Amino acid sequence: MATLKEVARLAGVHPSTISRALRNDPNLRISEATRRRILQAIEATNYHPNRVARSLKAQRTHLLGLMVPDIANPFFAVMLRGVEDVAGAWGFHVIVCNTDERPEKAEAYLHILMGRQIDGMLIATSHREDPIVQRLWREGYAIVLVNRLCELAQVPSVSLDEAAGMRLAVEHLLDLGHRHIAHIAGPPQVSTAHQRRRTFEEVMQRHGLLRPEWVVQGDYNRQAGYQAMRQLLQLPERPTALVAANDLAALGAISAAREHGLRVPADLSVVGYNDIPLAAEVSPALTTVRVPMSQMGARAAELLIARITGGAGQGCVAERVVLQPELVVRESTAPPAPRRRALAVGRGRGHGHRPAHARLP
Amino acid sequence: MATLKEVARLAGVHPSTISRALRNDPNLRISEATRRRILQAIEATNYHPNRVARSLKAQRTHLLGLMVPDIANPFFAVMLRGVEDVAGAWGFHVIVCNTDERPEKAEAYLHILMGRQIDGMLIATSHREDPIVQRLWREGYAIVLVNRLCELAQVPSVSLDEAAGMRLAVEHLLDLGHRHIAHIAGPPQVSTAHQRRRTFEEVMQRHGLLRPEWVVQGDYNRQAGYQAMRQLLQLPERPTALVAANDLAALGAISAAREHGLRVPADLSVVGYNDIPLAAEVSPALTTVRVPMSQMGARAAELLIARITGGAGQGCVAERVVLQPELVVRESTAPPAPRRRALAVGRGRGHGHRPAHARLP
DNA sequence: GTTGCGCACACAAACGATTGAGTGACGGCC
DNA sequence: GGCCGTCACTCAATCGTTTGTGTGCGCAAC
Repeated sequence: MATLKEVARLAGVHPSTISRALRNDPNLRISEATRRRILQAIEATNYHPNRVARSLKAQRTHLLGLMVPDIANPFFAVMLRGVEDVAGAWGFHVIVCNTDERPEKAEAYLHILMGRQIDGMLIATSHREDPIVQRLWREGYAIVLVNRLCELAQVPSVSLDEAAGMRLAVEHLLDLGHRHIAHIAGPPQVSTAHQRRRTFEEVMQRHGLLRPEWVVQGDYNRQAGYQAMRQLLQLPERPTALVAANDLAALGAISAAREHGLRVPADLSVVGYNDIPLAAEVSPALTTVRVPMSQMGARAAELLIARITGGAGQGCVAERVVLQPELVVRESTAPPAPRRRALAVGRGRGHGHRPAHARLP
Repeated sequence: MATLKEVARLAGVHPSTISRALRNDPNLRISEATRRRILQAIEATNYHPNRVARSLKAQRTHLLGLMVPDIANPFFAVMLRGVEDVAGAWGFHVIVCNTDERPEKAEAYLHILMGRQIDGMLIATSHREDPIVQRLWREGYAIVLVNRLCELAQVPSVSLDEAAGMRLAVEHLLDLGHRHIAHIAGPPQVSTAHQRRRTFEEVMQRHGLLRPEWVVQGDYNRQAGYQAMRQLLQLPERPTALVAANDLAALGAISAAREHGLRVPADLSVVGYNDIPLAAEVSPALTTVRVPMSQMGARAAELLIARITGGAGQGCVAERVVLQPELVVRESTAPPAPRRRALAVGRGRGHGHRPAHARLP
């Protein structure tokens, strides 16, 4: 690929002149004649500025990092798409890091990316008390948290109004007439799961309906939902409705309920969270709280880029954007069965019509 | 961040000494004493080599491009994960480009990435006659095609044995007893779709079962599958089984069939292609040809990195890896209904039990 | 006729690391 | 004792751009 020097020789000018011509340097006027010669030479050599050299000089790589648990998870893939679109429009590019929820992987990636002189970092892996996030923020790196918040530092972030989301879910079930509602909670060290659980407990408490044994610890995956549901089903009295930590946990819970002979939504209403693409396709289609993943990524990228390119003006305030969720009502929720005081249903009443769902994930 | 010069001053040696110490330069032996001083100074300043500067000097950025239609599509997200894992292990990083199947976006990205001096490119967007791929290859860029092949040039690639995949699908249906099999084809300009269609026609021809009107043009998305199925249902005689271009098209086809009052698999068996995560979760769970997406990405990354780092030894041969597919039998296929010569089923016989599926995607 | 001042460019020093080519000092050998 | 060779480094050029500081030239003013 041609360099500035060669183009300069061809155009009969000094390299610096071309550089200034290209970026329209205000304190240097260039005659029409040389400008034309320069453009011709650039055309002839198919010159494109070497961004590595430019980065070295300008101390700006236009490279962003995006830290996610696993990019194969559609939730984060859609987020990446949002990030990519905004970044690309601003001349930035994104390097993805999969941490698999392991702090040591995050730490390792961090050093590598710092060595690469990235301009900023989007973090979607934060824990509520994440020492890495805290350290980065204290050391003055440009970071923006996405979706998951960190309680140790007032870091700029784009997140969801989780309280509103959980209220939508619970109130939907209350409106349907449910009074016996359970919650399968997500990982407690993650802010989203924590807030969802706390809000669930608050709202239920306020209505005098909270039953501590109906809030069980789960995780953000299918298997955990399955296990948690089995736990719920062993209780003497069982709920008529359930809010799961996320859609995958909801699917696992539905599997367990079906194995136990329960029909969804006739015997058990289930509300998911996130509205992943799968949610609309399973049977019954999941009623769920929609999280605008793509928009979240896009807004976060905007925030980060503004922080990087923007002057010192707003550099000190940690902007925190909160997006609003939306309830998507589908088929997995219905009014409770007329027989109040639902008793534990006997086992072996059949497997429902979809044996495949009985498989463990 | 500390630079080599500062570390050198602290350690009392010349910067170049540190550089050589770090990369164990063979033609320079370093005394234990200075080595210790150097390591201490590095520790003290928390020095990490600036990869931008190194890239400029070494003419190697350790950056790879990955061109996909849309990273939000789980197929490509999983592929990216495979790429990322291998790349990371070799000290490479990946920049993702979403082309949305638009050549002008691909072209634009290309120039940007060339300016960034990326070391190589993974291309998952190739068309059968892709001028961009041809040009890149002719100009000597390090590229590897993933999944989709280009017929204009003998480019290194990692792809699937599509013929084997389609044979698995058709023979599975034949084994079940089907003789009336249709195919919804994918975009003809894409090699995978083209090969699937050609193999379908060959195999059916060989068995004397090919009916040209039962091979309809579709696309790799749900809506196209829906439309194509409606087309099939308007024919005087309808097939008892169907192989779709991919899983999404299969889902669309199932929707259309259901609207028409057909049950899957009782009245119509459907085989998908790809085995996306959704395939196992829908109802009925899709019988489908599994494409090892993650492995595909991983192998492609290995090939590309070998080509970049490897010497000129194997630089000239275009290695072409072909992976084998696997048939995953689930619930969407069954023997044909006993009544031979199936006639068009009357409309309005009900919508099946899942109205949601009737929605267009 | 010298000074002053724009104009339109050239020069050269960075940015931070790598690397081929030195360069003193020391030791061994004849 | 002079010479060569090794050891353990240092020097300086280089990668391709950017940018602050010249610099010659023409023109106008006094």
